[in-house]
Amino acid sequence: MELDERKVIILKTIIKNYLETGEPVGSRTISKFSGLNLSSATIRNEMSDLEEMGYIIQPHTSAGRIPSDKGYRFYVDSIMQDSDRRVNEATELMVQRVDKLEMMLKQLVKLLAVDTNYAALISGPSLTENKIKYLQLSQPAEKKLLLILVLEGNIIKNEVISIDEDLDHETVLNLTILINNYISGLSLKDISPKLITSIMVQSSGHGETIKAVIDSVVDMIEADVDSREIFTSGATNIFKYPELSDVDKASKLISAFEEKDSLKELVQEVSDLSRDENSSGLQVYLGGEGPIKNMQDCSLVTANYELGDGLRGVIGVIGPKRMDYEKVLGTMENLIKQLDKAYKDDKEKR
Amino acid sequence: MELDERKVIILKTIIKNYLETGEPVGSRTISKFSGLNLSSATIRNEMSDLEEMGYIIQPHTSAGRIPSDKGYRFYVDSIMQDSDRRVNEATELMVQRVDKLEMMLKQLVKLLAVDTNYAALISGPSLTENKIKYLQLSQPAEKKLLLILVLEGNIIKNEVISIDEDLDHETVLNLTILINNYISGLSLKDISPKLITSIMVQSSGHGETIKAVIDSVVDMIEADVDSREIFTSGATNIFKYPELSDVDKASKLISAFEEKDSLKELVQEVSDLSRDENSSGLQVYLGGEGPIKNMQDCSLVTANYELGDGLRGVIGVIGPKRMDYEKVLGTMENLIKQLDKAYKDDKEKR
DNA sequence: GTTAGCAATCGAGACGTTGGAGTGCTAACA
DNA sequence: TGTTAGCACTCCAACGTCTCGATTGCTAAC
Repeated sequence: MELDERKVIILKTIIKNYLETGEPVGSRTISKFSGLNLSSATIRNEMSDLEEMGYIIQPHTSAGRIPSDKGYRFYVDSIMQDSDRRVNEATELMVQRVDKLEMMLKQLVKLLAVDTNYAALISGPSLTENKIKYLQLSQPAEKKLLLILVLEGNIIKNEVISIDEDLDHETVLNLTILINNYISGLSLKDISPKLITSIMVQSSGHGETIKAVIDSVVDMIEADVDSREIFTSGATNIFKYPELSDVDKASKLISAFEEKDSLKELVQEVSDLSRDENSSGLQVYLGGEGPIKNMQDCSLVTANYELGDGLRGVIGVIGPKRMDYEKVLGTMENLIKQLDKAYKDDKEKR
Repeated sequence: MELDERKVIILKTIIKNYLETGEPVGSRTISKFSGLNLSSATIRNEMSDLEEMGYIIQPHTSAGRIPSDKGYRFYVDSIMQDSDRRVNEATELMVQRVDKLEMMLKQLVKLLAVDTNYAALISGPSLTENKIKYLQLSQPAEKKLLLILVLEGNIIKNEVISIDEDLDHETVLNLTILINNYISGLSLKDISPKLITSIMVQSSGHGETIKAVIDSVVDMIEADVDSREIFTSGATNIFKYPELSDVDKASKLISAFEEKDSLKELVQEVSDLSRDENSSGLQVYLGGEGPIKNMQDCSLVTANYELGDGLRGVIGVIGPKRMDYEKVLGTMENLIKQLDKAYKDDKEKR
């Protein structure tokens, strides 16, 4: 059997209606709202076909139809192709650069949650490809060394490490200069064991300390890959959707949002998947697919953001499978665009 | 009427039983479990008295009794006086110093949540009374200044600020030395406008920059007072208790745990209240009282922790009003003691 | 002061009934 | 051949009724 134009209209009407109401849709409803001038009986025949083809499901004999996963997928793909996604002008997002990155991410994710009424998450940018600007050392206590690492984009990381020797002020300064001579301008992949050895050679006896410092630098950058900070907002929005409000599902979802570990995996998986993807980077994962295989009734919409300077991260919305994909996709696209713009403007201004 | 010994036993038995089961307790249950050899009829008479005195309540005519707020308060106060609170040796808490403060706090709060089966929170230590070790300045970009503030206890804060002039490397160094000469060893309250002026005078033309830097230092320390970081764990534990699991209450509580703003207020209020309190600092707030006036069915147990070096913060557990106070109080006391010990040992070792 | 016994009360859960929404099928119609 | 009206059938959700068990307060006896 073939999915002709009329069937497509009916299918889309069913899904749209279901997304709005959350209730199974009957033939009379379609007959009234599809715009096709057909009686409910005719619609029934078509629906029967659509069911046979696997796009819709009947929860029980005397109920209307709801979309199957295949139906959802069809719907989502079809709106992803509509490039004229209505960009929500009304909710003009107030994206403005905030100096503190953390603040900015928190603000963004809150915005997204409030705007969509779903749960939102954002990952801190990945630093692996980011270049080191410089490193500063100082000694806050005996046998301790404080490392301040400044990366491109003015990302700052710090860590206190323990070392085996006591250094005087001047030695610390010299070591700082030595190390910076080698590593500033490099990114993670440029720091090879060979490089480390050649710095150590020049360290006039402080080899162990140098090694500890560089290892720690690598750690700080690397740690950010698998422990990238994740900010969330609006987890309690899921209570607005009855199909997720039962204790079991809600509890799972919310603890995922509290203990961010599983979200980290999710972000990791998403950024792996979307590495070589379409331009906008927008992706929709339906419950059970890929990164959210253990959240049967949820969907995840993700996008990649970029804050000038090559700082890239992932932003996402989790909601019920019957979420308003059009709105979410529109909002996210808008957000990404405005972020991009804000950072471009900023760059030109500088 | 007077609260004689027998009434006390009966009251405590009622409350203990209710804490365990969450169901109203009837006279027969008490007759069996109180250890007093009395028939249910006698108990009924006593219960009638206790109700008249306001310690217990009857939800409806044909149900057992549940504790009133007055009853809870009596019970909690009485176990707070029992100094022989069973210290839960079995769950020997694995408190060990972790270098990174943040990690350590996260670990602690998780421990507490898992151990008690309630929702737990911990505030980062307050820095207002903490002394400044030193300040480091550097220039990550034109007209930007990176401030690294190292406080007693090796707490590190950083911030990038914008300034109006371009400085060369040497000037930055000189300013750093100048500022440190004045402020290292001081705590927040020692930084007066007068002090700032006298530094500015010596700054040979960089007065504005100095002012911006010091303001920012004050900000960094102060920001920590009202935006002290708060870590939480086990928010979803509340789903284990039916009286909090309805959508409304759960949603309120969980969003408080997600958007930490209201928790910050709570911590603030608790540390104000407990400033001049008994030694252990353990406090129990029943739903509706003080800091949790808008959480009718919850209770909050708090304590003050100290990590050597005068870093003080608040740790707390939120659960249903019918929480196992004995266990929670025991666990928290134990935790505080072990923290104390771990840091003392560490200090001696140094 | 304590206890046994009894009627009264009330909520939780089981059960049955009803009504509405929806379907599939058939037969008639264009 | 595609569309439509009509009808019997199905099923869930909502509602009301009923019963059962837990518990109480009261009274009278110990």
